[in-house]
Amino acid sequence: MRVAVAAGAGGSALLCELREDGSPRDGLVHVNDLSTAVADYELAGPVRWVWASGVGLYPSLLQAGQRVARCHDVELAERLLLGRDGQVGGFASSLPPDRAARGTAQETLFDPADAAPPDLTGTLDALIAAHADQLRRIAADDHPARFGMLVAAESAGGLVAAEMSFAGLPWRTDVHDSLLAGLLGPRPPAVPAGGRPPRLAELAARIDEAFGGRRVNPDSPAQLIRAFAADGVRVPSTRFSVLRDVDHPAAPLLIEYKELARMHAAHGWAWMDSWVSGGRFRPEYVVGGVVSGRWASRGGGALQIPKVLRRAVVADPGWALVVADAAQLEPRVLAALAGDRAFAEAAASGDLYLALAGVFGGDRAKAKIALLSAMYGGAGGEAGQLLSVLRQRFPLASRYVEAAARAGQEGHVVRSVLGRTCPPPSAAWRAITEESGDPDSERDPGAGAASRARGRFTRNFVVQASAADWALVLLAGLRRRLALISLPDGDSGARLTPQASVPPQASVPPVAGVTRMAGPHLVFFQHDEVIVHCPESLVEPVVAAIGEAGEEAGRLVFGATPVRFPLTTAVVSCYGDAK
DNA sequence: GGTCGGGGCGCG
DNA sequence: AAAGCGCGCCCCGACC
Repeated sequence: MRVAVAAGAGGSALLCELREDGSPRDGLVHVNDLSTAVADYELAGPVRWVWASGVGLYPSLLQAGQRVARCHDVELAERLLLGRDGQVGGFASSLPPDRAARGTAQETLFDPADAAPPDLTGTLDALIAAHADQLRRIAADDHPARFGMLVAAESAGGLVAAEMSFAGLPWRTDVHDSLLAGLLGPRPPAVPAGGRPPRLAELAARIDEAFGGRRVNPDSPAQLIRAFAADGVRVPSTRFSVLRDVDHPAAPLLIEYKELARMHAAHGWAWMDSWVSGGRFRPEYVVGGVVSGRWASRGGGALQIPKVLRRAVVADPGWALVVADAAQLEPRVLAALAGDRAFAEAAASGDLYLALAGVFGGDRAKAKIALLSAMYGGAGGEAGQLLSVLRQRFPLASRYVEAAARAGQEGHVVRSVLGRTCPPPSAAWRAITEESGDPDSERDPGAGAASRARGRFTRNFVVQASAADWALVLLAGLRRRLALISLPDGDSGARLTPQASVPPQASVPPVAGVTRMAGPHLVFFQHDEVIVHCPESLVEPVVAAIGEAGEEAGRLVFGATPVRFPLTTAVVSCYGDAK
């Protein structure tokens, strides 16, 4: 059953049960406490909540201790549908936003006395109409089952994202601090604006010396290029790959400085102060934030955490981290997409590149370069030669990516396996690449480059976006399975319990208002990798759930294929020990 | 005073 | 060894 919900003020809401086609079954029901109503429905039987936006509504439910099993997220679905139908831009919502949640600050700023009563009935009616319309548009797709699965998976992704933000990634600030101190020297008592920690200040001074006493800001590429030039060294840029080959005493110092400065600026003590609280790193995930369907994040750079900082991700006492990684996901996705039999059979093995090494004179590294070049559009170095080998031995796989590239170059859109569509070319791109009707006017000199760049984009899109489809279905299936794993006390499900009911924890002092999950739950997702935080006693069923979810995702997304999508799982107490 | 593009680099 | 794809965030410096 589907139930449409529009949240009102103070935890109240308006609900309406829907028929399968999305039309309202009976009248609207007003409830004073949405979380109680949700709990009743969830216990009564399978229900899919239909809401305007999970980002707006779900966090307040989680805060109230209530999770849901399934939803249809109208905002996320609309973006998929608009993309499919070639609309540019995001969801120009005709729906009034839900009153609840969208930041508590907003609500407290509101004075109920002088605010007009929200037209909740109108909001719910509009939501119901929008949802029914989406069901019709999904049914009208060339592949309605697949596109429907994409909408369901995207919606489930919205639930996972909110739950992961709520639960947070276990983060030991003491470990983080000692890592930083080891690299940068002890934390300065109060960092003045522009001030540097000891190790960085020392390096900056030595860089000045290396330039003969000239004062140079090592954070300024322009100043550095001028300083090198003054010493007779011409460098095109100051990136690592250039500095590595520069013969000047400042070069090695700069390489060291840049590495440490980045750690300090992007993931240093200020980052810790802003993003870690109560022993948890709580980023905001943006579902579908990348055109390919990958997630993006807002704040804290959650998807770019440096590998060295994984030491700070430590399970709570008595708990474990189960880290699972889809091995060589993208080439496997290409194998399944293209239906290239020889290629797919190679992808049935554990190490895809090794299985293909024989084709490239027994060299695994060459097999890897060939495949990455095929998926990314690279042609430099020996890639060209390896690609022609690939083309001979696996013509279907080669043709698949080349057809995608051609479509992009010609200005068409391409779709992932479940039907996520890439953006159409911009007006600027069309203007550059368009053949002019006037025979006297020259074609834009950048036309070829722009066309090829878009070809590389669409070539990569079909693979990256289909991999994202698979990962999203995996995530949804894993979330569902984790909720069914029984807790030792007989409870089931990833429940939310107040901090007070959890035994005191040495590493994570109780914090007022902080809640902890009681069962296995997802705490991290990064494109092809997930982390589950679970009680040590439940490691076994969690590992099994991950395997089953991976199996199921391959079957649901790609149907019958010999291609396997193996997940390597590591059970660790510290993320730094995985892999 | 703020905004914005580029350089650079972290992740997949 | 490097490059081909997708992002977010930092700093700088030009600009309004």
